[in-house]
Amino acid sequence: MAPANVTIKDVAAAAGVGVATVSRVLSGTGSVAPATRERVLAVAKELHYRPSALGRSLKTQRTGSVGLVIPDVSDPFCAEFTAGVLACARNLGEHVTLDVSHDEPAVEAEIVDRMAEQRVDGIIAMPARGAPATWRAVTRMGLPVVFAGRSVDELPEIPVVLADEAGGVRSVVEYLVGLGHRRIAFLGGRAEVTSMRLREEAFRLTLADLGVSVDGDLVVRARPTRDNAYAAAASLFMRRPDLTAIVASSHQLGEATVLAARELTLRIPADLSVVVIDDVPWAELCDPPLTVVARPARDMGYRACEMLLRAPDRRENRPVVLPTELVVRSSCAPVRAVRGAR
Amino acid sequence: MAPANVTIKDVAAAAGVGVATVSRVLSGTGSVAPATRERVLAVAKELHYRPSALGRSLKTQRTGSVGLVIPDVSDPFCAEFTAGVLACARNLGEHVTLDVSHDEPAVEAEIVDRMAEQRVDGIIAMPARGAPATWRAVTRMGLPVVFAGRSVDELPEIPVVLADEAGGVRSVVEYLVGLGHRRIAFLGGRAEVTSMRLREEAFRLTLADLGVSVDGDLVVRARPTRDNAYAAAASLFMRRPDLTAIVASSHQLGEATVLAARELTLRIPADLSVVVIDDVPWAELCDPPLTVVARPARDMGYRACEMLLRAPDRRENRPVVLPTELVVRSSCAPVRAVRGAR
DNA sequence: CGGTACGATGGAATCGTTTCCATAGTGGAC
DNA sequence: GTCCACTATGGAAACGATTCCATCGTACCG
Repeated sequence: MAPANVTIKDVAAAAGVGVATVSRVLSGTGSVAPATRERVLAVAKELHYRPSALGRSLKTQRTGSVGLVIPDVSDPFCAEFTAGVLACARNLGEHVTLDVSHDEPAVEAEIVDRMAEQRVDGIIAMPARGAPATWRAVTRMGLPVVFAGRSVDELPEIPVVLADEAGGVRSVVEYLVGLGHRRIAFLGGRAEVTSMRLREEAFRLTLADLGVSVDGDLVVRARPTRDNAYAAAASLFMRRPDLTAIVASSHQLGEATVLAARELTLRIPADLSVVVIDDVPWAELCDPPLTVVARPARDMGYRACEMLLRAPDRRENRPVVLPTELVVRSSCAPVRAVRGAR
Repeated sequence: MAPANVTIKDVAAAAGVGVATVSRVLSGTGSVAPATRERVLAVAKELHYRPSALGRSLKTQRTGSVGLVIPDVSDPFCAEFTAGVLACARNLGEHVTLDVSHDEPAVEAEIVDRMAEQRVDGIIAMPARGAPATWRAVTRMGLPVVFAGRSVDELPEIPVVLADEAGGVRSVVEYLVGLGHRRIAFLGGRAEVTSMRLREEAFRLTLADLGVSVDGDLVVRARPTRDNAYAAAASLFMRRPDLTAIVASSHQLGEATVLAARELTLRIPADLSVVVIDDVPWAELCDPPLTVVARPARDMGYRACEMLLRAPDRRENRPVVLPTELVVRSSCAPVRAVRGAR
């Protein structure tokens, strides 16, 4: 009734054949007499035989599983990215082992070590800063790795899938300037995070390109905690009531921006145009719906997985950059003459 | 420099000891002379030895991994639930293999079969309806399973972690009735989904208990697609302009409710009090912030994982029900005399 | 009719661990 | 001085698959 573990030997014995024959039948390789094949299949079903992936993997040296390391499942971008990885993995017949690093290098190292012991076929990661040693160790043992969303400067040899952060910011700034805005604030994240730095740089650069002088006072940075971001946004609004638009550099900072504006009864977009980088579901639900720069989270996951599993030999040496999209909704308006005037 | 795979034999040879000794040193069992231990450790580090979990698992018959099957990673509830599972798994030294079923029984069956082959130590699932056969097959082979968020009537023997749906709805209804509402609508989901049915039943029951007659016309059902939900909400508002409050039975339905109300320029909470079942980040960001019933997603995940791994022998036969919480924010107001009057 | 080629099959080695069991050495108790 | 108990150690047998290689018919060709 409840046979603990039925192995290939049991099947072979019950069918009166050798284990090699059973293996051939089940894996479809080699040639087997039709009658034998039927019998083996019948017996296997009868006994509820499930081949053990452990035995197989030990022999074949492939586990059919990929490791995925992200900072946080609850983050909508990470979740969507994960969905993409899962979709691709399924198509390619792999399964996914997931773990979260909370962006702590020590935790990340532990996870990656474990995955290496687990002999995953490869690892996809949004790497935390500051732990190149672990990654070096793991690639040295021949384990394929693909980074996504962030690159690590110390590890240029690891293939990476990125979003076109700079392009996204550029289109935002062009859009806002086109609406007549000149005093545009930028609420950024910590400069140590590559993508944050990229966004800020693109902001300054584009403004300069458009001949709008960059007011350093309008570029502020905040840690992505709720309180810190809120405080940064609120103090910016108090200090510079003359600003007409703001670019929030992450969805957390976007939340803070909207909340702070609401608290100070700044009307969006009448008093203040707002753009958030990263699309999240609530951006559309917000009143008014928020104009955002959307990164193709799902595609990035799919693509990263594909890069990992297909042709791990001929790696892309240059980052694969996927386009971002400026999703125009209703949080930006042309600057009003009275405010926009010098 | 780049040794493909260094095994325990290589370490043993290099250290001039037997493989058994190396195993003892690395696993910390048995007794080993301190000098030998040092030497083995040194050699192992030198060679970058990583024990293969495959070999170990094959021998010990434990993989140290748990399978997690959810309908959709992008859903905030599922994501938070997953975070709880990951947290518990890490504490207990396990890792997690994740896959998504999209609530399709066929996909679910495929995933579960695969996990069984993979010899996971146990499976946590938010089961799709209508595939008890797979679960039966898998439990029969001795694989522990814990359900979460939903129970399957046909499988009462499988332990399950639930949220107190009924209690949550009850407190909502009491709250609304306490504010003077009498014409309260209920926007529910498909009746085949257990939790949806539970919520609707609790709604009717509580109303009856409080002596408020249930207006069948105010209880509507929608599929959780965006359009369908929106249409249901909008047509309800058009048909019954006299209703003063609405309970949306899922976060998707909540979105639709808010959107439809906004479209029809119903002011929340002045014209309409709204409660949503399930807390999602944007509920707090909404204007006004939404009063919701929060399920303890993270705790549910943690608890499910704990149940799975701790004492799989003495199972809870009755569902573990975790409390829900009525989070009062600003989307409900006392009914105004002019509208509340009969 | 002999040789050959091929289809069908089973035995056995292998993958990398853990762990049981046997053995050798050693110090102490009698 | 014997013997015992105990520590330290290595050999070898699993665990459950895959796969190479050898074997055995048999049909076909010359």
